[in-house]
Amino acid sequence: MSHTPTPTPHPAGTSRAAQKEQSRRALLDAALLLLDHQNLSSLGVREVTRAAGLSPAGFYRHFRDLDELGVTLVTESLGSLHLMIEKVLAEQGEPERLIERTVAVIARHVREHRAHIRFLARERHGGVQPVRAAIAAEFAAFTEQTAAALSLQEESADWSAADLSMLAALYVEHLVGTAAAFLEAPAGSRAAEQRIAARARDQLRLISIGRRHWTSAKG
Amino acid sequence: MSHTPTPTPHPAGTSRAAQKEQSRRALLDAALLLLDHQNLSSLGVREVTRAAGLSPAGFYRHFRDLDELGVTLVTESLGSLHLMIEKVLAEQGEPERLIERTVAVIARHVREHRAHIRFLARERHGGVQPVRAAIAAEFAAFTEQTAAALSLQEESADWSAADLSMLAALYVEHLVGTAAAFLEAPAGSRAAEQRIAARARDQLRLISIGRRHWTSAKG
DNA sequence: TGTACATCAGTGAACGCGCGTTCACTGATGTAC
DNA sequence: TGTACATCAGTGAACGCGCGTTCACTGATGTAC
Repeated sequence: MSHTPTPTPHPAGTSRAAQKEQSRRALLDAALLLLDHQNLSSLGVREVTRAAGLSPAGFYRHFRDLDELGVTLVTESLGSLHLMIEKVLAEQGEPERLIERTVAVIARHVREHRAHIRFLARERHGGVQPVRAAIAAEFAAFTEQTAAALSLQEESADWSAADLSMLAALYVEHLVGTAAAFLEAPAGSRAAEQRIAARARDQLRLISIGRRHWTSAKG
Repeated sequence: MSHTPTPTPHPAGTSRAAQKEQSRRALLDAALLLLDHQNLSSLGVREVTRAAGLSPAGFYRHFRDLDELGVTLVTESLGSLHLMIEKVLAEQGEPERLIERTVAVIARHVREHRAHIRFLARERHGGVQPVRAAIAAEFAAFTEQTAAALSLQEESADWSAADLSMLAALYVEHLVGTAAAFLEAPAGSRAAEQRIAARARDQLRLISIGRRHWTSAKG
């Protein structure tokens, strides 16, 4: 509203590098916010700078173009998801307790990193091919990581590598589907969240039962 | 390339209604083709009419705006998917044969209706809220339809409605995930297709085993 | 500590461009007699 | 069958608009002495 003839865009006292980083984050955060309601390919430079409080030209001090900003968001989102998966895989205890913790971790992650998860859900199948490929590659890595974790459990003693990978893929896909379901739940509806969580737990229980009987049923 | 001073846009002999329908289909087909590489919200009126061989203004003889065309595509795509699910549910026979047929039907459907499936995969999480809601509602209906089909099988004799619904949701989600995997397979690579199919069958087998032991493990 | 110069994040104006949409029109198709 | 009129799918030109990107600039921050 007020026009400042002498531009003082950043609080004095901070270093130039810190000021630049602050603007960069403002751009990334503004983009993530906008991407709650639209997809990367319909995002505009002017739109992002407007939301971040920069002039359009300022954008180019930080990114070559929107694709470069997109790559950064993909990397950050996958990184945050990776932390979540590591948290899930680190859980210890009896199966039932493990299932409860897994679903709780997913629910919490979606609540706390909603923008990242929404972005990944959107771009996983909705994005341009390079973005889709980057996400698919990371999901494949998650699957192999999960398979490695499963192979350490005694229930998997006589499982082949292929079967472990198959099971890990089922788990990862279920995790992703559950996260997406939490995402679509009416914002803040604990009732809806609990319905989704209960169903996800039952599905994990059923898969666990299948797992327990897999080798005997197969052999 | 050649400029026709006297416009004869349609082959003579067809009725006016048929000519109009032909243009409408050209618009829808052109849009679906373009949507293989981009999403609905970044599609343009001029882009679609250009690809369909109409003038930009011609678009408005058929649709109020692109959203209206989008609704039509959602309806058509879901309709085609519905036919596939009915084909899957209509399969009869022993479990192993059923699993094979299910995966084969999915693979075939993706091959023959790639544009529809790609569109749904894109818009399911990538679209604007009304489109997402429409797809989610239809998927919920598929789940209930699947639950109803499952309830008729003798294996489900002592299953509660909630458990049937939970299992049906797992099946539908797996079906959707499998279709998406086929979609991302390198175009025409039979080897990749067969790897995906083999994994999907194993996952269905594991779920089947879990299903068989569900009530006894639970009770 | 003070001074002179270098750096560079951010600016405002300008550009050319393709967009969605409207409009009055044209001429083939359809209909009434 | 022939004729006069109505319908309406499709057109080409025009509009105003917001876009991405460039440019020479400004002035606070950083550095050398």
